[in-house]
Amino acid sequence: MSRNPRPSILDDERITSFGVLVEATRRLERTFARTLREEHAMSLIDFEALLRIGRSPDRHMSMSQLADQMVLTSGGVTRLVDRLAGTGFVERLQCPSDRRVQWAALTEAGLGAIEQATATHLADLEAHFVSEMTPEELRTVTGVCDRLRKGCG
Amino acid sequence: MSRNPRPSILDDERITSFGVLVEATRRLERTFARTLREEHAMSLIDFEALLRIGRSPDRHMSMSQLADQMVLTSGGVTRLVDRLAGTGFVERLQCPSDRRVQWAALTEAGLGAIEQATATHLADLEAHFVSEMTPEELRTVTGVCDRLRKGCG
DNA sequence: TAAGATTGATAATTCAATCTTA
DNA sequence: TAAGATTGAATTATCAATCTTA
Repeated sequence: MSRNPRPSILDDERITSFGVLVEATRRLERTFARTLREEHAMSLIDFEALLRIGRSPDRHMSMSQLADQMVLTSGGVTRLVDRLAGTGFVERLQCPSDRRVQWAALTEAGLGAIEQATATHLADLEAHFVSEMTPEELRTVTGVCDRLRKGCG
Repeated sequence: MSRNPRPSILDDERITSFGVLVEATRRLERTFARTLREEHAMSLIDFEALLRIGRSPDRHMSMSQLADQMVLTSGGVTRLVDRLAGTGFVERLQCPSDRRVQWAALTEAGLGAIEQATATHLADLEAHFVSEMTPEELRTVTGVCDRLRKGCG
């Protein structure tokens, strides 16, 4: 057998690093999605949207803001909010100062649902995310990712 | 205005940390996808699949292995390989030792395509990923993500 | 003109069921 | 029985075009 296979551009370690980041994120999302679906009959995307709306001032935000935070297209968010409105967890409100803008606002039912689901999700985060690293590593990862999300446009 | 709004479970910093990780990954993927689509008429998922096959011994792997590495279902990979076979970049081969197993094998055309696209992708990785952190931070992020992907099932 | 939101057409994925081979 | 792969039905996203308001 060959001890020195031809080196290939495909084996660059920067590709490996990014690949590991992507794979870790996908596996965590798959794990968290399964938990939320089984215990709260809620998809991870719906959960994330409710959470982001619930963390906003006055528990509402514009469709555009939600699209930006979730890294979705405007069309994607229109349908996401359609679904959430269908469950009664979100309602659309007109922005009083700009009639082009629609707000996605959390309802009381939505707030209750997201608070319950979040308790479950925190247990998952502790078990599969936080417990895998030291506090120092968590600070580093969070800081780096904060820079990454701002550095790509 | 209130200086002490009621603390909410929604504001837990572990949720923020994971949210930043997810957002960074999605934004990078969106950026890299745009480049590959514009410069190589190739989707990021197709690129990733070709890359993973091309990095495997003998440039082939089973459908199951590919599904596991890409965090896709078996059905998802069946159709992904359908698409890649349609472009001529991949061909299906029977595994000689187990007739249940199909290999997805890179063709010569596929190898050429992925090597060209990878050169472009490396420039993107350097500009938006590697350059945003120190070598020490990159080691930490990669090491942590390597643990994360193994620690969630 | 541009920004925000929506819609129709299309693409890609999951889930559950099925088929083949071990 | 179980593992690997495929398929039909349903879901969810994108893209490009359109509509409304600034």
